Amino acid sequence: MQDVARLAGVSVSTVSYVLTGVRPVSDTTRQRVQAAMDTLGYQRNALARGLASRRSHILALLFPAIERGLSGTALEFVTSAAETARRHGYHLVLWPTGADDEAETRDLVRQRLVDGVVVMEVKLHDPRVVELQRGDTPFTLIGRTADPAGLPYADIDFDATVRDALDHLTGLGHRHIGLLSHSRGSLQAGYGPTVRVLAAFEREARQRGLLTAIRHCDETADAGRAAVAELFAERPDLTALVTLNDNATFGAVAQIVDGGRRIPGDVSVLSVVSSPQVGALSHPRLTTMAAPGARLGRLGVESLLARIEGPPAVAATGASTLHELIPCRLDVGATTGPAPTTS
Amino acid sequence: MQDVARLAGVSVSTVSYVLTGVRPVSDTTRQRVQAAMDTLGYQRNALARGLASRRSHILALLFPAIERGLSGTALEFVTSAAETARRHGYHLVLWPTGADDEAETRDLVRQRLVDGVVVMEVKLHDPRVVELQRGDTPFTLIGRTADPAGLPYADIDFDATVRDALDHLTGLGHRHIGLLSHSRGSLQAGYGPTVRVLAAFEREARQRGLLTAIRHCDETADAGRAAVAELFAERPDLTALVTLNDNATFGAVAQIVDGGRRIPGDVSVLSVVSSPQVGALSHPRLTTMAAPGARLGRLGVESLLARIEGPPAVAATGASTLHELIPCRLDVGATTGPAPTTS
DNA sequence: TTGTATGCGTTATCAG
DNA sequence: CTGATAACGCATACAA
Repeated sequence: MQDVARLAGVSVSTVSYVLTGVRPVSDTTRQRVQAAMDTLGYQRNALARGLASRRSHILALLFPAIERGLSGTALEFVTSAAETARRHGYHLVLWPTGADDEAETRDLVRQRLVDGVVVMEVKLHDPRVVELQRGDTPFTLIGRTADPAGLPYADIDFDATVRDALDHLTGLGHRHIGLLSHSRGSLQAGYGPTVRVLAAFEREARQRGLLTAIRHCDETADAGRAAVAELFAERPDLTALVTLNDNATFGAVAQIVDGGRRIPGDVSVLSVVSSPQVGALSHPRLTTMAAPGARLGRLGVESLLARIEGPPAVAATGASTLHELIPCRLDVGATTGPAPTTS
Repeated sequence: MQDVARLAGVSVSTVSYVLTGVRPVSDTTRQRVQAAMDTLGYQRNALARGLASRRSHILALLFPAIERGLSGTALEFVTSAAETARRHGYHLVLWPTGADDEAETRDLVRQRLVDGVVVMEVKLHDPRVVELQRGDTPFTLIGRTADPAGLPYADIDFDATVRDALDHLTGLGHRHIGLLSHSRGSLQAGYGPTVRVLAAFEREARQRGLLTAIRHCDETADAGRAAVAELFAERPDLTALVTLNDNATFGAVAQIVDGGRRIPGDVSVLSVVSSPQVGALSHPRLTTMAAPGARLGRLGVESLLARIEGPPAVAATGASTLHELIPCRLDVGATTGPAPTTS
């Protein structure tokens, strides 16, 4: 910066001010400074800037390492978050949290390296969120805790998603509908999608008077096969299956076919919180409801930036706190069709 | 840090020295300082530390945004890289590079925010690499340029992978083998996997006197179907297919079956640079060769750290420059079997 | 073995 | 509209 100042014949503070723009600078000097910066290829030192301004322009993305192997939509989310951050002049650091989520979260914010935190894969009772609430670092959740009233979050609208899914199926005449969900472990761990889809499914099915059967299973095709076998053993009259588990879905489809049932002639399959790309891997192409990964990534980062850069009042009062619920979008493939006439 | 020093009854520099360990501190004072840090929950300010020491403890991960939609192994790679960095006390910032790779790379290193750069999805002639060579920021490549002699890289050993793939197939008696690759565009863009697998396949096939047919296609199941149809139109006597394109592979399998051929009775399918997890989505389960995503992530970061923290001689001479090639690992599924006897 | 003092490259306050 | 200059929080050379 000194070099730039010298070359432009001004003081360092003037250079700083043309960069920050917080105080008026005459056009002529501004141009001289700009020219000097261009010829020198000058870029502000990010560390010094952060130290002096108490703003690092770095955000952290907290995500649980390894568990459930992070799906494809997770990658879409991460990419979208990184791009959004960058578009606003911010960096995004990836912060895998392991077993001891709480301590790791605390250490992260105390380093004062990041201006804000985006928390992925939030659980109903998430120690990371508890820890963040204690500190003064702004954060937003992707997903929600059990009681997210005062917290800014963006999440999938599981209620609407399940409603839309059942609308699609009942519209085709189905009345006996199964649910193939994530593992029972994820349910007990308070993993949002598992818990909320289950609750919504049970509620909606009751309201509509549907007959249902529910199975939880691990994230593998083999587990999906086994679960579906049990499902049809329990309720052979199922004509449709809603799945919440990409890997298991493929096993489920195979098992249904192997069991002598035709898709969608005898059984319809609808994979929710998935994506058309994944659906296209199946043959026939799966009917899916796409998780809004990219949209959540963008929303999460933008609302976080609003809290960081907005007037202090916003951060303090929590006014305009983001509460965004986005449903999955239905993409009708070839695995859902009219219910068989039971005549 | 002042608070810690006051509480421990020492000077700030002493606190700093117990943290850095670059000069001996008596056991008693060290313990007093430790105790003070514990009770205060002290963590060093990352920005100040970086500014003073000229070391940010931050690495950048350069990856091309959106193109090819980043596969599942890419996520495995990113996660592994982030975890490795963290285990060594480093942060990893995600840096999506768009159209203007070169300028973005230059701006990044000039900010002096990062101590080193990991470059993903390196192309044969990669402007990002050219730019990095001009600067003095250490970097490692995941993938390689056309002439990577002096550059540190970790990459898939495509030669060995293709060799192992053909060994597996010829061992089963196959002599007529097709290749379903990435898009022609990726070939022209100099995308490493596309270029190197193609070269290895042609060379190995010639050496073994195999009859081949080759198709490039986009990363969709539909494109895979179309390409396979052409493949068999051109050479109906194919008994095996090597695929380098996860999405297209699923279309390929469907097309083969629809075409009245049985897998693996009539045609064997082997998906390379893939993963058993993806293979398990297919029914019957695909024989795959797994890309070493996690291993590459770890290697890339660790070799970068060696250059950053190692003696200056290492960085200067390029001694012990990483040149690591890792083959994909064969996982035999149910889509490869003995070649049909042509009697 | 420990303390003092300077500098890292900006931002921001205080003058002019 | 512009220029000095004191923080920012730590690392490190220099003293003791």
